[in-house]
Amino acid sequence: MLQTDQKVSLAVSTVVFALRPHPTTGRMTLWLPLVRRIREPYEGRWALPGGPLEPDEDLAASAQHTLERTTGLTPRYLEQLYSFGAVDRSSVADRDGRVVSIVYWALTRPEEMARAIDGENVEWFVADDVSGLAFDHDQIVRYALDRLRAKITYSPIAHAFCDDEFTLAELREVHEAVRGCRFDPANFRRQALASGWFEPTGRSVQGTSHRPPALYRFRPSEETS
Amino acid sequence: MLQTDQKVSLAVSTVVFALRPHPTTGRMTLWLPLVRRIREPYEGRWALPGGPLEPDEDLAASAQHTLERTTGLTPRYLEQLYSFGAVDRSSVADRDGRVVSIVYWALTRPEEMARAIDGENVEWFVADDVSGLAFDHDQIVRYALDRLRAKITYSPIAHAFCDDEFTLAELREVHEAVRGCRFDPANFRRQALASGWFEPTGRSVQGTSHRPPALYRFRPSEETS
DNA sequence: GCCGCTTAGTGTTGACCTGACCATAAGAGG
DNA sequence: CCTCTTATGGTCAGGTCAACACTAAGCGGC
Repeated sequence: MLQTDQKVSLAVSTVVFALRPHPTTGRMTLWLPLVRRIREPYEGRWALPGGPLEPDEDLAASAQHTLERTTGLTPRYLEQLYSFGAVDRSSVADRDGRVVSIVYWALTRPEEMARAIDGENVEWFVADDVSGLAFDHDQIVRYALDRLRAKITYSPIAHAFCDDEFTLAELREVHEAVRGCRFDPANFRRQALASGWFEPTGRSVQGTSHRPPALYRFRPSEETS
Repeated sequence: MLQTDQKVSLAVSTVVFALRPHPTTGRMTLWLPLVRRIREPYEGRWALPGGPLEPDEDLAASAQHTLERTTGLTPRYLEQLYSFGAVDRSSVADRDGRVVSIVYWALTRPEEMARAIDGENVEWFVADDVSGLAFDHDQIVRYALDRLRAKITYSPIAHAFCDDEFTLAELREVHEAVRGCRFDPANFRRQALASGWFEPTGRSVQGTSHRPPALYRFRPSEETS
């Protein structure tokens, strides 16, 4: 247990969002998975899934692998959120050394939620209601929510919550759940199509008790990276 | 030189922007300061100012102090940019251990440029022309430029390049330099004032050979953080 | 088959924003 | 007084957006 000088150590954590109906209101809402801490500091509290950065893994790969290992999730969208490194963030007075966290945020489809429940130590919570988390994770969740709500307005990420083919009504429901307000179906459709991010598949949904909605898919951008 | 296991170490670097006339065209352009590396890897190459994260400093404070120490600069605006941590970013085959950099970006006024030139090992370069930097710093500079050019369109950061009191023509010149295009003075004025970010000081500039322009100041936002 | 219900999708309209451009204001210098 | 310069205000055509009326196309009941 050779301890060098008070070195800073690096962890990678991820805020994963999925959409599910709210337990009381029934309206679509953002949920996120948390894992229970099984050691000090903050033993027994809920925290974001994460772990130390492995020396041979890139940052995003580390987020992905840690997430897979601790929650079983493999999200469709993953992006760096922010790095948190306040001196006292691990706990006000601790001698475990200082931890800097590079935090990612991710989006996943609701099917993943079922697969992810891993017994006692992983649980999903309504994103807007979480509080009392370990470390500064309350603040991180808030920050991730703000980023998601901002980014959905100018980028096509909403489709990461949907299946490969989706109706515009489904896409609109994602926006409504994330932004917390309703959108006019007609206007939403116009803007979604005008953005050029989506294209019709030619298929449509059968068996509805009304006019069958057309199916769309995300159109990968033309960028030649 | 007791080397523990292949631990990852943490550095903080900063991309600092200032505006100065372009050496050949004379048009206002973005510049940034670089420091020459005085050890391997990349000895002799230019690199972003930065240094290891001190265990008792917050991330932003570390950026600020390292910047002050290496270049003498104390920017007016400082914000986290991104964290870079590819496994091979230090150099493809090195045994100095892996370095993860948390990079900040900063804006400063042109007066600072004069104060900052520190002899041989600090020099300012035209931001769009830098290349051949150490590590992945070319890519980081590009990323910072993109962020600056995006953010200036929806936030009042342009004022960080100006004095405390400035004319709308000066503010417009900042936008033109950063975005690389011209703006109609009348339209720019309307939008700047409609944004609510700026307010007239009541004073104006005397001694111009034309109608004296009014002076404005940045109006700190009402947010009760 | 016809009616009523539901959601899909189209059209219209007025408020607002934007960019291009014209006009006037207010200084300096001849 | 005339000219030149930039500041600042006005106008107008085109585009975007939200509200809302309307048509399309499925279902089930009768």
